[in-house]
Amino acid sequence: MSPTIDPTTATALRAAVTRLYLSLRRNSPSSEMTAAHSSAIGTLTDHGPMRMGEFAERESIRMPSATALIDKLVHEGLVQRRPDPTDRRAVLIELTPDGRRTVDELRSRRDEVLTTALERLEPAERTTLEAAVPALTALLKQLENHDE
Amino acid sequence: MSPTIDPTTATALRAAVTRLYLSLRRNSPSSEMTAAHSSAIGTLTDHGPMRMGEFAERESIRMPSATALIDKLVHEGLVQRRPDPTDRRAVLIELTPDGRRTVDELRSRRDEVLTTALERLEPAERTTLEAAVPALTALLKQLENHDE
DNA sequence: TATTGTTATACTCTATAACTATA
DNA sequence: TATAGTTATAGAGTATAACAATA
Repeated sequence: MSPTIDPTTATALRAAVTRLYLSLRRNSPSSEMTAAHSSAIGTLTDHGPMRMGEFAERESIRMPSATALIDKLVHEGLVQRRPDPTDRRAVLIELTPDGRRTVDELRSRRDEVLTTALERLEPAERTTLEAAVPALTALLKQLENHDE
Repeated sequence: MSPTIDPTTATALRAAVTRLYLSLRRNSPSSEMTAAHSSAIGTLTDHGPMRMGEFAERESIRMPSATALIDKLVHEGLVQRRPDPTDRRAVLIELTPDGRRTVDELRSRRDEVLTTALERLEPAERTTLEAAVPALTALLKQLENHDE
């Protein structure tokens, strides 16, 4: 009844997650959109208008990198800056309607690939995966506590 | 009994895998080693001496990028080139003893973080995750068939 | 001719350091 | 002074195009 983990589980789980992630990225027809760009507009979708500093932190990049990245997205018409009414040093960045549309398309295309793959599994495997999602989320939470 | 998938499963699974992967990367003390470098020596460990072209394909990069990457690892003493005895145009690349040692250290440190996180889960969650590994692998296989 | 690998060059994403404007 | 953001500049990792050596 010890909490000891078979090290093989950690190794196998890491390998599976890593390869799944890379494969999902490869299979995501996010053509005409780099990884940094699609991650950025995804973050802006999920966490609403935010300041440049918060955006940089969420994307795990530095402010100058964030400025440059946002500049490009603004140039593509997907993102807009506006002044923060509470602090004239700051800017708020947010998606344009075009940006929102792009995120929606991107996500539905990605999930399509994954849904097709899920449909090709054995029913028992699908059930196992559905059951695993909360456990994966719990594991993630443990890892992120360790971040701090 | 239809094979229809709740689209929420695909979305939730993708989110979980993506965030887990990113978190694992952040928590991997692969300091003094870039992601490209550690991936490269991992591939060389798992699939033995190989030609430059095979290496490029496994890493999903082009040959000139592979040449540059291997050049750096050779310079760091982790990898060595030798002529392919069966084809004088080709080279075989392989880990040096130093490279093998580096991979071993890297992997054990990475798994340490994940093992600790797993130990902090509820026993039922751990069991669920252990059970999910084969299903994740099966899912990966489906995705990779779709690659072709 | 076709294939394996390298060299030359350029683009994207990231960083640190120095600067501007505002708090 | 301290903070929010930008500009200047550099390094890592990738690509395409053109080349050399060998099959």
